[in-house]
Amino acid sequence: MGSSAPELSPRAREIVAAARELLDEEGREALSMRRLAERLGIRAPSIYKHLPGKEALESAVISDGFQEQAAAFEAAGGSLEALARAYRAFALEHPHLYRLMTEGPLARERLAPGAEERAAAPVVAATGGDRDAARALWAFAHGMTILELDGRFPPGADLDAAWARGLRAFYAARP
Amino acid sequence: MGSSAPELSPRAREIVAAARELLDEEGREALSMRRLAERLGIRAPSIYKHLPGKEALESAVISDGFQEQAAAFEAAGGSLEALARAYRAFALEHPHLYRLMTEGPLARERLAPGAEERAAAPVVAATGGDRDAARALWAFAHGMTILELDGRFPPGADLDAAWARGLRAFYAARP
DNA sequence: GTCTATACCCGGATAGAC
DNA sequence: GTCTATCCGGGTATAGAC
Repeated sequence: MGSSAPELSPRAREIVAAARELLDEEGREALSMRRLAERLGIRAPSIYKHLPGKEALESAVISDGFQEQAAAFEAAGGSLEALARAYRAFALEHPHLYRLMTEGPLARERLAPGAEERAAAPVVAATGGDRDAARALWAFAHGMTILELDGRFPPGADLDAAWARGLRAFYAARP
Repeated sequence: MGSSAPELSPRAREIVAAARELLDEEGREALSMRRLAERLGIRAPSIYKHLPGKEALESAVISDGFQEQAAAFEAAGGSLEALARAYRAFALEHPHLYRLMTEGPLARERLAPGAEERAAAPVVAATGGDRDAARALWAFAHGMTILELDGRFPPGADLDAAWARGLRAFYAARP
């Protein structure tokens, strides 16, 4: 039984918004309860009156991130190229958020219901409902994105070309 | 100029080996200087007489990991399927090591020279030297692997089928 | 209901004694 | 080569002031 995410009070929403700003501006390591409290003008333990702990805080930020990502996907249109461009652009615009959303296990019980599914739906749609293809495509897109964010590709690598090569592969192998 | 990785003393190699065991058995969070020292029967500060810090320790473990991975790839033969199977198998056998090797930026200056390149070479070879294809294939393989390790796919997902679907895509799109 | 101070345990790391 | 003592920063539980 997942005791799914409780509603957030207005004050909690303010705290989550501040956490998102802190994350965007200074990265995941800067997102500590003490630094967040400092930004809010309060002390760290006070945050626990509004949110049960750091995991709940992160889950709230992640839920918001999925909603944003879903909106970006939906605005991009249904083509494979447009979706891929939107995927990469979202991650490059919010690299710290993208990492928080994708690194490590996901505490699904704590997420806003439906947020993850809404972000995933356009990927499934782009593969014509083929779930194996959707998973492979998602893996390709995430791999390209996280390796780029982490600086894993060689300095001169033409990532546009690698993206195109991968997408071409998925087109060509359509049943 | 990267002050490339210094030679490790025999005692340092013992410490690195213990770190690898600790990582394999209990995961990345358990790999602390104190826990490692405990396993070695000494105090944490003593480790700093042999290795300059935790980053150097991790880099040494990662270098060993690349060598092991390269050996596994070379033993698998040159086909795309065999390489993919070896890639996935290595990660599933050593999930904590795989995460350490692939998550976040890589301190290349600290790595054993050539270790990363040796592990990458079979992937390039499998795509006939096409570097764009090699990068796309690597991204696909890493994406599939890390999403599986992190439990991101739905419970019933047929990952063998998704792997096959992705690999088929790369075959079909060969120029 | 909101925030505070205090305290505990964990982590990496350093200085200096033996 | 190893120790002890110590510092700083993290998450967080508790108790209490307003």
